[in-house]
Amino acid sequence: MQLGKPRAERADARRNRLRLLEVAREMMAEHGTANVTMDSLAERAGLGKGTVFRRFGTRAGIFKALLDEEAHRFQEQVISGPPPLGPGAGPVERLIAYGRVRIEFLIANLAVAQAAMERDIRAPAVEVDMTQMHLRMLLGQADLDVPDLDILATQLSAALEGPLLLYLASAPPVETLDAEPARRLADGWQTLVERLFGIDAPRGTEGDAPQR
Amino acid sequence: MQLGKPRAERADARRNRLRLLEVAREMMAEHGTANVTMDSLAERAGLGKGTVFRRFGTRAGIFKALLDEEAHRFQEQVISGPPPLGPGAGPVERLIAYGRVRIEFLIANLAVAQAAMERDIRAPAVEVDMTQMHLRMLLGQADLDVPDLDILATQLSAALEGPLLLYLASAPPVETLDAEPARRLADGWQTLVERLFGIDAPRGTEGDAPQR
DNA sequence: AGTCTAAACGGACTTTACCCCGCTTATATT
DNA sequence: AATATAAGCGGGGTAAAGTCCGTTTAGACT
Repeated sequence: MQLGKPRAERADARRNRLRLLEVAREMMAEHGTANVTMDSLAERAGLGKGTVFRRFGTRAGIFKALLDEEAHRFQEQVISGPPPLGPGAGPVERLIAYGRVRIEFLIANLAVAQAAMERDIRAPAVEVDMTQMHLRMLLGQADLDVPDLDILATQLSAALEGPLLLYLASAPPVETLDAEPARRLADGWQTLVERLFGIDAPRGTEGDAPQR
Repeated sequence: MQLGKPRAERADARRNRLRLLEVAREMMAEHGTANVTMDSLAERAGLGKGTVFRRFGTRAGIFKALLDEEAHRFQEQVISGPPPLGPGAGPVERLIAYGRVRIEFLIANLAVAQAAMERDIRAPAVEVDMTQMHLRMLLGQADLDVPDLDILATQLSAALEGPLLLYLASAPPVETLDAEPARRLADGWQTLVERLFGIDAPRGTEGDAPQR
């Protein structure tokens, strides 16, 4: 079948892509995601509108790209960082850790994450795939007596990301978010996972939760 | 603080609202949700575009309204129908039943549900409130040793609705969906809830699931 | 029946994402 | 260096959502 190599990104293309991301960040910093329109972005970057679309395909694509840059660091931690997030800890512990950090990450980048979903819900959206695959892997490692692990992974990833991206992100186009809902969500996630695995609330004795 | 009654809907307003919904249904039946544009809808209904927006506020609003009509029947079943969906059964049983029926409902109306979310994620979306509140209530009735029931309800409703509305609804703007994912999702939901409540899989004896 | 007013109506206007396609250019090959 | 060509570029064009505001009308009250 042999499909030839993707023929590396051309130098000008790369330059423009980076410039556009840079300018997008600037514009966001100034007036939030809302005012980053394709026209204004192109103009301010000194490029044609067509170029913007060629580079990112869609408006949401820009924010996805922005998010990916961040997500990449995070992903490295997960793959080869120290436990409990990285390998080394038990799967349940890693599940919990993953969720907590992911929630933190999403909250820190809420505006971008929202913008990355806006319009066309469909499409893998915000790195959901990554979460789903990782959960699936950890669920496989923990030996859980559940018939359909794929579905469970899907449901859990929805439980993890959904509240932030959908429910919690209501009303005004959120730009920032304080720490309390973050803690509630993270604790909720932990409880959910623990109960799923039949761990009955390590409450009281353990000095488990000053958590910050 | 007496805020006067909302001053019932005017006759012409009601007539036009119903007509628009009717026409929208027709157009959907012919070419799917995609071709229901505000302009064409208005024109075909013989009304001005302004009227359409006045009645529904936004494109998604039309589909929400369409969904509500259906959801209303469903809601009645939940509130005063026979168990296990309606009152009379235990809370865990009702949780499971609710999820199963809700999944069925969403799959049956997937295209509309998707359209009801498209653009501006924010806003309570697709009757999520109803699901969330109902789950919250049932969780309260089951005495579950969990600190934050609100969060749990949110997470569960995401786990219930999310997969359908987001992940599963990928690729081509879905118009219909076959029965298999429905069963997997429903079974997955049941398993999830059972494990949450520490019920260890009523497998084997019960004629519950030839599972394919 | 006549009057009044909040509500509804209509459609031109604005904004924005996204498409198209002729022109330009980086880069591999000779 | 010259050439070929796939990739990139630009910006005018289209479609669709959503806004505005002057005009019309239902229906309450007299």
